Amino acid sequence: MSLTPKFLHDWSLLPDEAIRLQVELSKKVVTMPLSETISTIGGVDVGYQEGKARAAIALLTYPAMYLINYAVSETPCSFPYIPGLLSFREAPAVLTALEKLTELPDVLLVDGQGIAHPRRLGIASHLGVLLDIPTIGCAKSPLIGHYEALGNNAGDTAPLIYNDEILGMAVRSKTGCKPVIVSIGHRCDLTSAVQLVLNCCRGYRLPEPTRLAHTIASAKFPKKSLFGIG
DNA sequence: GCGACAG
DNA sequence: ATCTTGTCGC
Repeated sequence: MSLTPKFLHDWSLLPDEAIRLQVELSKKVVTMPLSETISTIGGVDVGYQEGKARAAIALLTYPAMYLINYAVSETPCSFPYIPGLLSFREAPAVLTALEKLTELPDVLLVDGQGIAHPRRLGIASHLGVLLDIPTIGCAKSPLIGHYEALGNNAGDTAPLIYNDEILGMAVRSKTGCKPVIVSIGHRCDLTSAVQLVLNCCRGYRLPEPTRLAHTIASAKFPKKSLFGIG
């Protein structure tokens, strides 16, 4: 399908220009409860091979977590990895992959930060604002902020604090494992975001959407038959 | 100036 | 992220 972004902008920017754009787009992030009628969710992740970025979108049913379909897109790495500017390196490939889907999922679960970001616009928020769809950030470690010790059981949480502000939640997605960092991407609130992430967990540290997207993005030969699709 | 720093 | 074997722990 052809995407119809609510906002369009160049991706080949200089770091300082990218930062200014983030400040502007962050003003468009909307906080609201997540819809109660979610039936599909898309996991987003990007892997690298030989100087190329491969974005993968895993489309699953919610809350069953059944893999329906997936799409991948490879693009040369143009922008370097700079903490705080990840979206300028990965988002272009993600958007191209999303275009290959027949329809957009009800919500996107992105491997990376939402508003738990220096300018409150991590890749999850960036994608959400551009497409104007609900998105949630679920990173494997924080970019900014800290959290106090939390319970060791799956489901335990601790707020991610940055200058007396709650930017996200450290969530124990699996007993005994390092917590994941959940934050608002766009059109959702922290409570519903955390709840949805936990509902997507199936015995692994990463929730199914992101876990499968990662497997697909880093597979040497992404073949649908290998994932029971097609 | 020094340390931290999503993927 | 990626390069990589064995190994510790639940």
